[in-house]
Amino acid sequence: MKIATWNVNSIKVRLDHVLEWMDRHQPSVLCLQELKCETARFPVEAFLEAGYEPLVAGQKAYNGVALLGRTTGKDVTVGIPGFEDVQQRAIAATFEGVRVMSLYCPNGESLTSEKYAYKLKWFEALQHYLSDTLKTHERLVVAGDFNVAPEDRDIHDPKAWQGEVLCSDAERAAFSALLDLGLKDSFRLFEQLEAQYSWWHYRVNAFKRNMGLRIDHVLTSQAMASACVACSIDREPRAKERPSDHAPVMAEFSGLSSPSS
DNA sequence: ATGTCTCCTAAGAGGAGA
Repeated sequence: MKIATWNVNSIKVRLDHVLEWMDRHQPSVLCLQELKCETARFPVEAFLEAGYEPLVAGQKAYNGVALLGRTTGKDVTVGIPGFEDVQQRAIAATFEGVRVMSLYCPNGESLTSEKYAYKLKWFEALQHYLSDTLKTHERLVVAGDFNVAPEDRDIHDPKAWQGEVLCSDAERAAFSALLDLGLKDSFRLFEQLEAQYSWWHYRVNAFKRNMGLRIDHVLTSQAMASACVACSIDREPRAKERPSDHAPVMAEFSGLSSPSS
């Protein structure tokens, strides 16, 4: 079973990239973020033709998340239960006995912004949600754009970024609190090359100079971490013409017994 | 390096968000 995440920065603009990537890599589930597309306008047919069933929580212009499954996702949950939010940032469903979540965590803008306060509140609500989810789902995969670079090695220039949004102490503590629930950062389960990032600014030739941050993650419950055999970031789509500013991240799982009932 | 990309409103650029 392969579970991937990709912030596509507009599904309309990136549809061809996404279809091509899915054809090549055959994920069991692809979690998408930043659809920038109303649910009713999501290109459902194109994915059905490609053999994937879309579950979509979209809105006009901003945000928006989706799950694209080879199989039908069950028990769909949109948003964070109990957390009122007009911004579409979370969707979850169960595929082949595995609970999969696609998250677009708030960016925060800057440490003094109201959006930053919202980001921290959102993470607090997420922590409670994941805590509850783990009680009922031993097999959980939480994938998405977390907008947090967890450690200095996840930043091309840690000194330049120190204390900035995406890597401030409070944001890292919020991310760390998710790991404290028992979730694992699947990328770090394996030996990786240095300077591996999932996002590069569109400006200043950031991708070519590998001036990036690792802010897109696949978190796994203990049971899924035990079955995880690989996790990698695919830089290839970021090198294409008219790319998303993010690269897809994919984790592979093996040896999972078939789900009970 | 107020740089780039995508969206919106609204009828031509400019602002929001990242």
